[in-house]
Amino acid sequence: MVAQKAFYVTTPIYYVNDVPHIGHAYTTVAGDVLARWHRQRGERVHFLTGTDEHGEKILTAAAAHGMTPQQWCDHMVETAWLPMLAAIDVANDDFIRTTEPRHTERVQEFLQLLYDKGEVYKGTYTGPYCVACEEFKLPSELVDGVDCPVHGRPVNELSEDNYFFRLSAYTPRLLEHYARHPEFVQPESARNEVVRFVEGGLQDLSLSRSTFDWGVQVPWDPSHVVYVWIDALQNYITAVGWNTDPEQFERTWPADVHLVGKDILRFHAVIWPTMLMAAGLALPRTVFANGWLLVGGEKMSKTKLTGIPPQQVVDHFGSDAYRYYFLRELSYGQDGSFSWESMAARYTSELANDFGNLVSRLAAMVVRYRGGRLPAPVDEPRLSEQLAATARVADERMRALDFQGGLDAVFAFVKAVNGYVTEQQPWVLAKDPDRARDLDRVLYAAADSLRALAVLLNPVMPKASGKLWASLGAEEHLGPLAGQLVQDAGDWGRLPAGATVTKTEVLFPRLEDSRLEDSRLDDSSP
RNA sequence: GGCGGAGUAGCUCAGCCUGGCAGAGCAAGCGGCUCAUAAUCGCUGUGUCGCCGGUUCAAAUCCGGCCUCCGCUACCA
Repeated sequence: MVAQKAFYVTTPIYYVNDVPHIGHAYTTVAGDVLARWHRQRGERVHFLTGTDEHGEKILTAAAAHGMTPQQWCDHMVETAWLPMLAAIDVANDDFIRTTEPRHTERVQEFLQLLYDKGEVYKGTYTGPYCVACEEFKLPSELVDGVDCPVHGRPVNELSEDNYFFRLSAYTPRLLEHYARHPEFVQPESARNEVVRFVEGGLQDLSLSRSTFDWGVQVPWDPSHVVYVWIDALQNYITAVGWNTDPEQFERTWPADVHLVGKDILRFHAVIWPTMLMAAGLALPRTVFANGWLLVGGEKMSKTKLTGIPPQQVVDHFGSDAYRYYFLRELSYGQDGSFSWESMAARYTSELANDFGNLVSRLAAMVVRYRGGRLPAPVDEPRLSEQLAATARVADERMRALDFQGGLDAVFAFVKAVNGYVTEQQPWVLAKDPDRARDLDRVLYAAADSLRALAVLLNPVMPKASGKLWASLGAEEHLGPLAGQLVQDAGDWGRLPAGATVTKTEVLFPRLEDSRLEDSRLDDSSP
């Protein structure tokens, strides 16, 4: 029997010349939530993230800190990137570093394969070169199209021998693929940009460098190293056993979703698929580009002190709120704004007042009125019907990477449960012994609604959802929260009679403004 | 310059494809309630839908032009 194909989701591998900001963490959270959601659908899932560690900029950054490139990469991974994953509570299945032998060896094999197939030829790259910098410049970064941006003097045209990949030959096949698989590049705006670009025609791609040596050696010519992007893109297959573990590769590749920022869309939607075509491998199903994270209306920038470290936000609001906020506030695929004010507003209104407080009031009433023992299941169509619809919509939206739409639906249900409790007035029912059955019904309906909310919110807010699961005494009867299927979440009445409900710590304590101010002050410190 | 995205309530945005009384949340105001984290529930106001013109019985929506902001325009990642 063939093992079930895994749902394979990737983030970009992050370049370690610098520390993470909230934009990196945003993409990573999206991948983690998508992975957790599919795990809770009972699917086998493989969630990959990692770091990109080659290229000239790493050399420069390492030298500036008096380290070898490898020391620098190790240092950045240990002190910045792995801690970022921990801070935002990411449960990745693997973490690949492009300096690992499992990657570099496969990259050489991949290149040799392309070379043997005749997809690579030796040519000459001619471009603007600054003698003072001792490096090639990009035409787009030249001042007035002629001057080096660093030295302010004219650059020279210089040529070097490079190996080229026959990218241009794939133009028709790429266009055909876009046409036949409209889901290949998402959202639609990103797809349009890519299609337009390719329709304009492609040039062959220079895939080696000989002016520096921090990279994977070209197997047939040790004087060249592989262009860092060619190396980096392959992480998606080298990490899952390509050319070394056929069984793992078979059950994982192709990727279901490559999450990328729109700045690196072209590499993933144009270069990567042609490399795979050339090698005779299957293409990923979807490359999904998210937008810019704007701070103060501008793209984040370190020089403008808008490159906010995720840790700083997590320190104030916690990892659950971090994960919730970015997915709920932003429309995935579009540009969106981050501000402390809007995050504080959503935290207070939606997490503390609506959701957290609902948990508190229900637990308090079951404890006070029923000694913490949950009454017997009874249908309450007013909630059960909306719950079923909510679970259905949430599943559909989350799987389509419409995290905002999914959370919208779930929190509309939170509001409905709050309204139900308020209107049913269980505190009034509790004073009248003749209405004990009505009170039981209301308490049960609210509790089972919370049971479903714990399941549906677990992929997004695992810590709070775990506390809620414990508060409901659900694990004893239903098993661990992570094992609850989202497809079953909308089924009414799963929480059994007699479950032990206890008051727990407040899920989302109200935060004082003064703490917010402190946090903002930190933002401007070095 | 070329290509693409955006401009709607104080704020964040949906609606536009497929024309039919301008919407949601937040914030603000009023009322209710007391289980709960000063919380929850209900009610209430707000608009040159960027500008000009066209088509139409009817335009936020379709067409033409213009203004503003943003992104891409490839081998830095």
